[in-house]
Amino acid sequence: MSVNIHEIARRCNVSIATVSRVLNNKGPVKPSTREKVLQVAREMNYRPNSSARSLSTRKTDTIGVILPELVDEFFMSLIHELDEVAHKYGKYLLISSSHSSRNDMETIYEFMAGGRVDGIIIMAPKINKQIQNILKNNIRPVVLLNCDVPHNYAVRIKIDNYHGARSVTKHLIEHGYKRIAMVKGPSGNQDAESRWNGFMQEMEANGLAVNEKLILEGDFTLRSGYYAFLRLLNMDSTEKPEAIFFANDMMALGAYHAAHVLKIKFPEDIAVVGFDDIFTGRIVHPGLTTVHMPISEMGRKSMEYLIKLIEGEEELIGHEEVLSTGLVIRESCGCTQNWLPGDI
Amino acid sequence: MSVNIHEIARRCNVSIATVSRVLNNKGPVKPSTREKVLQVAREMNYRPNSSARSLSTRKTDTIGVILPELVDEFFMSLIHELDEVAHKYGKYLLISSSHSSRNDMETIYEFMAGGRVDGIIIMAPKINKQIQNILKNNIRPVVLLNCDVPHNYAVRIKIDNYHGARSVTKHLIEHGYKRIAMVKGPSGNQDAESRWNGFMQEMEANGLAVNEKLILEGDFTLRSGYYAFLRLLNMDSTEKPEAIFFANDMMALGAYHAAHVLKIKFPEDIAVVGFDDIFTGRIVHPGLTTVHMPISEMGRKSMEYLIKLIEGEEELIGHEEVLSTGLVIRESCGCTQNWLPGDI
DNA sequence: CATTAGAATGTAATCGTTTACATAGCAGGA
DNA sequence: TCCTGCTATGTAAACGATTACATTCTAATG
Repeated sequence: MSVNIHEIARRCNVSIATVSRVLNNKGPVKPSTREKVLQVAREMNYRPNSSARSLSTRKTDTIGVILPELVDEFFMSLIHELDEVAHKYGKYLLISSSHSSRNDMETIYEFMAGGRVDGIIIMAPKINKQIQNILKNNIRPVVLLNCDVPHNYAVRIKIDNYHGARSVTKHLIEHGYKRIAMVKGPSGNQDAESRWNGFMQEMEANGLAVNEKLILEGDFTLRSGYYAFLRLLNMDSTEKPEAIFFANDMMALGAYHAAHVLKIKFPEDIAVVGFDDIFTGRIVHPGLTTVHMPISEMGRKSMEYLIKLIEGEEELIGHEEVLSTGLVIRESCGCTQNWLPGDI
Repeated sequence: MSVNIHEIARRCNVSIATVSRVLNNKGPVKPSTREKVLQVAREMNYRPNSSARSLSTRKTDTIGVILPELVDEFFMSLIHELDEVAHKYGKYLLISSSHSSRNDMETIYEFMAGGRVDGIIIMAPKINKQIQNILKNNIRPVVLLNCDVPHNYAVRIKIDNYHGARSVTKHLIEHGYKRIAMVKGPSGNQDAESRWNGFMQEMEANGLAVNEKLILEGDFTLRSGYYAFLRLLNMDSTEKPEAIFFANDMMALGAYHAAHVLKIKFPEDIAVVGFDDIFTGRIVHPGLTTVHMPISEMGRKSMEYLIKLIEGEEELIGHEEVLSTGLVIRESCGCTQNWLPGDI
C-alpha cells in the first residue's frame, strides 16, 4: 500500500536503521547519506506509519479529551483552545463526549489501556469511584477539569464558581435589593452546587434572609429558566423578588424571553443576573450582567500541564489550580453602562 | 507496562493465537477454553493495544475530522453529530482545525499517509489543487463538506446556499420591498458566493434592479455587520434600503446592536434577514428571519457515508448530495408571528 | 480397529518502526 | 605497519497484535 522505510532504504542502498536515524535525527550519519535519504523520502512522499512508531516507542502524540457533552459555546471554546495548544506542541486531539456514564469508563479505558493516547483531559461533572480507581493505577497522566473529588494522581483545574457567585450576589445586594431569588442548577451538578453555596454565603454575610420560596431549581436550560421566571413573577407582591440570580446565562435568557412576552422590563421591573458570560448575553438588551468563566485559560493550562506530565514532570502530579472568575457588569442588574461593539 | 496477549495466553496455558481468536470471535474455540480466556482477560483488565492491532489489521477505528475553525455554533453542532454517529459505530474522532492552509495539508497527510485514521471528513472552504492531488492518490476514503470543487474521488455533501438565499430574498420581495440591500460575505468564500448568486438571481427573476451602492461586503463578523448597517443608514432617503439581507446571522446581529443604539426599529423602520439560523437569532427581538442550515443532517450523513466508504462500498465514490435549506420566518422581515419557547 | 473429517490449537510470519549491539571503515599516533 | 578510537552503518530483536498454515485431538464411520 503505502511506501515504508524498507523501500526508502532499498532505494538508497542503506539499511533501515540508517533511514530511521536520518528521519529522527538520532545518531551519527554521514551528511551525503543523510541528504540522499531525505531526498528520496521527499520524492516518495514517505511518512512513517504512526501505529508502528507508537508500537515501538509507546508514544502516540495524541491527547484524549473527554467532555460531558458537545453542545454549547463553553465546550467549543474549550476545544478550540485545546486544539491551539495541542497543535503548537505537535499533538493531535482524540475527542469523545459522554454518551453515558458507563460509556465514559469504557472510553477512558480504551484511551488509556488501549494505548490510544499519551494522556487525557477529562471533564466529568459527576466523576465516580470507578474513574478514581482507573486513575489510581494511572497508566497515563490525567488532567481533571472542574472535578471536586480530590485526587492525588491527577492535576486538577477548577473554575472558581463559588467566588463568582458571591461577587455577583454581592453586586445585587449593593444595588439595594433585599428580596433576591435564585434559580439553581440541577442538583448533583458540581458547578451548580458551588454557585448555590456562594449565593447563600454572600446573602448570609450580609445578614439577608433567604426566603425558601425564592429558591427554585432549574436544569440549566432556557426553558427551565423561562418557567422559573414565570413562577417567581406569580408571587405575592410582598414576597416577589426584586432581583433574580440565575445559575447560568441560558436560564436567564429564558427569563428574557418571558419578560418580552409579558412586557416586563429589566432592570426597572426586576433585576436579573446570570453566570457563564455566553455570547448571547452580550447581544440581548439590556446586556446581561453575569460572571465570566476563563475558559480559554482553562483549556490552555490543562493542555500545557498535561504535556508537561507526559514529558515526565512528575512533581506536578497532584497539583490543583483554581481559576478566578470575573464579574461582568452590563445593564440587567440595574447599572447603566454604555458598551460599544468594540467590547464584544 | 500494561498486560498483553502473551500474559493472558501464559496464564491460560494456551497460545496467543487462541487468545486472539477468542477475543475476536474468529475461528473455532472450545467453549471451556473460551470461558477461561475471557475470564482471565477480564480479571487482568486486559485491553488489546490499539497500535499493534492497527499495525496488523490496517484499521484504526478512527475518523479524522478537519474543519476550517473551531469557533462557533455551527462547528459545535457538526462535531456533536459526528461524535454521535461515530460513537454508534464504535469509531473515535481525531479532530484538527485549520491553523493555516499549509498546515491543513500537513494534517491531512499525517492522518492519511501516517495511518492515523481510516478516513477523513474535510471542510475546507478554499480547497486547493494540493488537496486534490492528495485525494487523487486516495489512500483513504474522504468526505468533502461544502466544497465546490468537483472531485471524483470523494463523496461530497453540500448545503444549498443558493436556494436558501433565493427563498429569503423572495420572501423580502413578497413583503413588497423594492430597495433591497445585501451585505455579502468575504469574497473567495464559497458559501458567501452562493448566497450572493442566489440573491442576485432572485432579484433579477423579479425584475428588481440592484443598486450597486446597496451591495456591501462584510466578513461574516458581528462588527462588519454593524458598520455595514451604519453605512446603509447613511444613504440618501431615496436610495436607502427598505430591507437588508445579511449573508449570515452574525452580521445581522451587528445591525441589531446598531439599531438598538440608534433607536431604530426592526422591521418597522427597516427589515432585516440573515442566514444560518444561529441560536442568538431566536432570542433577540424581533426574532431574526433567516435560513436554516441542516447541520446535524450534514454531520450525520457525512459520517455515515464515510463509514460506508471505509467498509468498502466503492460505488459511493464520487457521489454528491446537496442538502436543502429552509426559510425560518420570524419577525425581523415584517411578518408577525407568535413563537413560544417551545419553538426554541 | 483403522480411517478420516472436522474441530481445536499451536507455530511462526507479518505489519513498520525504533534501537541496542555488532561490525566495518578510516584517520591519526606510536 | 599496527593499534586505537572514532564515525558510519548494518543486523536483528523488540513492540503487541492478527492470521495463514501446520499440527494435534476427537469422534464418527466403515
